[in-house]
Amino acid sequence: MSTDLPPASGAPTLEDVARVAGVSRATVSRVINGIRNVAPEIQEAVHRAIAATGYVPNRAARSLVTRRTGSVALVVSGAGDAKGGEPFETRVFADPFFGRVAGGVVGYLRPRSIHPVLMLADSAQTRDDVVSFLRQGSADGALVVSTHGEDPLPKLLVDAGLPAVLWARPARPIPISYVDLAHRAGAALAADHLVARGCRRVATISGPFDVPAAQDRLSGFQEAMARHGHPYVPAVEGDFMPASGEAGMHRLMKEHPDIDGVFVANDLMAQGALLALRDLGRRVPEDVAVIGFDDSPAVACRPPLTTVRQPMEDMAAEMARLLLAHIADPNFQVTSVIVQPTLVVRESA
Amino acid sequence: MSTDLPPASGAPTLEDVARVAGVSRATVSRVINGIRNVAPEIQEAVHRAIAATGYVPNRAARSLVTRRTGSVALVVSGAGDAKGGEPFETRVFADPFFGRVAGGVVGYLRPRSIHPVLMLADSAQTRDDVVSFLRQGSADGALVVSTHGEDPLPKLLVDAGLPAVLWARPARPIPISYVDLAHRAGAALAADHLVARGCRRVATISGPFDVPAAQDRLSGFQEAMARHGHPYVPAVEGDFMPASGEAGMHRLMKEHPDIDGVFVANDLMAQGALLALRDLGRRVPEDVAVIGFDDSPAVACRPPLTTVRQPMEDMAAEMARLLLAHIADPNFQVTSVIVQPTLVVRESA
DNA sequence: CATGGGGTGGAGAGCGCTCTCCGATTTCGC
DNA sequence: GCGAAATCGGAGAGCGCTCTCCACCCCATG
Repeated sequence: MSTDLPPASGAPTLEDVARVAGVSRATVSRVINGIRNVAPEIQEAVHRAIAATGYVPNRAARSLVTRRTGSVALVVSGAGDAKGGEPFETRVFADPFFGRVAGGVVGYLRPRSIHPVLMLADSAQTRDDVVSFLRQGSADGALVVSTHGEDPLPKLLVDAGLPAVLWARPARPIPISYVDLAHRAGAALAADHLVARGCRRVATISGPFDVPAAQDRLSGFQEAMARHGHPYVPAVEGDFMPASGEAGMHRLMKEHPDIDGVFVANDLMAQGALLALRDLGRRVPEDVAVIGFDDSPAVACRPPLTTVRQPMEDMAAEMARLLLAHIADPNFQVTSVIVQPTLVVRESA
Repeated sequence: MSTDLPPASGAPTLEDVARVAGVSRATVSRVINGIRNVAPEIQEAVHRAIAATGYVPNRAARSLVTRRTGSVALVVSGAGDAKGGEPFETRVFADPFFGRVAGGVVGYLRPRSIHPVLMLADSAQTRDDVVSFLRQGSADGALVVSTHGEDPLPKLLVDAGLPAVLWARPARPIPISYVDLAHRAGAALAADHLVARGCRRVATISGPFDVPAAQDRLSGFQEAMARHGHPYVPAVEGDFMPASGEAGMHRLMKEHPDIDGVFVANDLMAQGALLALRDLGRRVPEDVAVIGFDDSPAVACRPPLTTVRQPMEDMAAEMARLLLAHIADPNFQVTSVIVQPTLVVRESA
């Protein structure tokens, strides 16, 4: 075998490998894709030829016929024209939340040789870009993380019949799979803990009201406190950023100086709240107990933060799993997975 | 015109559009790609046909003939078998550093309709995967961020003749374009500021010695201090994580209780150092002045951190720009861009 | 000894697009 | 008014791969 000339020019193709191995293109394709039986000695010869030529299959050509690309879009969708001066991409990636989701997705996809393509959708134009991207066959499906509940992208995807999985339940029900946390249960965990440790005057700093998760954490907390006999819980709205937690805490303490416990809707704001309490000379947890939400490893607090743990990496991996299922089987049942949070007790409460 | 049948089945193809518009495939291709002159009324007809059919060009087919994909790999390369228990993807994405780089890259690429594909290379296997990915024609080039100076990936890329641009100068010189910061100059800025504000006993917490940038910041700082008449600067090594900054600060203060100024090699560690100083009852900046490095917006400190600003987003955008240049012109000159840092004076020094 | 069937490899038809010729039509120069 | 140049659309050859036939060989069976 291996009679003749190495690849003519440019990258070696299947044809080249076939020639070197002394077999046909089809046979080489068979051994590469492991379909049907090929005599062992021929397989051997083909493998040698592949090694000899340094052959790598061309993705575009394969993709053209299989109608699969081996990549999925990882899209962060939100409003670009927000108040802040920073461009959307800067805000998105600065958020540890995104990092954890990306990490979870990559952790699941990587062993399966699927690659995520990063996309941002913050305007009608860019949302259409995402849809086009998928319709072009540039990716097999989309993993969508929306920063706001009213995001129109999920519906566009559903209408176009494209495989997609969402992070979190959409504001209005549409037939699409998603993975979400039991936010109310998490908030209740915090309420129970605060009450159990003896807090009598409890308040909360919530996330933006237009984010369903924030609403759920707020109302879940209020309901749980009501069950404990505290029908009124002072609440201020934050934006999930540290500065808003700080400002919110100041406002709360000014209006209700006797507060002895606070549930903050995420760790970033809790960090800000801690700073505010320190400035006000309140000890944590002796004077005021603080519970955060998320359990972000990146957020270092003083004292270490008691928080409701959201297993983001696992949830992200679950999204990826669902998406691959939808891609593999177009009739795969629309599914929603709700993950249960746990309370991580450290020192702040 | 528009005589007949809409697209046969499945997604409409060029052929379908051509039929509806009453022209040939080639003509439709021409108007889509804007090559050569096509009579205005025909262009008009083609556009109507495209709208009517809902045509979207197939990426794979186009890519097969143009040998371009319109995407680039964004690879984070480092050692997977590090001490820590966390998987590589978790550590990478938790780091605000990565987020800023990704933001800068996306900000530049997005308006140009190029999409970044996220890849992690933390073992020989995964490094080969990156090379294969590019050789397959799955991406037109690579943007590589290495967490360690001795990363073998850049050389693999160069040897394979693949377009690539690095974040930071490689440990040993290889012919590849990169974007880096003038670390020594940045460290000198910190030294000058510390001396100018009257610090007499200055120390530093450096990054890991196997990261060239950390070395440069350390030696740059030491040299600048020497110029100011302080030949000896106590130094401890950290790992760029907050906990190591905290531990390092404790060690420094124990061994040299009279320290009145510290230069910390990144903001995350500076945050830890600030915590340690507070625990030790030292006021910042009155007792000890602290200067960080990076100017990470995500790192909220008390007091606000004086730091050496590294314009990561701009640097990342520059990487992307260089990469596109290399892709467009294979003979594009290997280039290194060195960006000058600035000192951002806030309250900690 | 003829017939049938399972296992194996080859031939060849596309997948949807780009792009190079080429031919047809119009316009211009002398 | 005629040939040449300029303009513009079509035909068709691939790009590199997968996959469906189909031909073939070998062995078991009646």
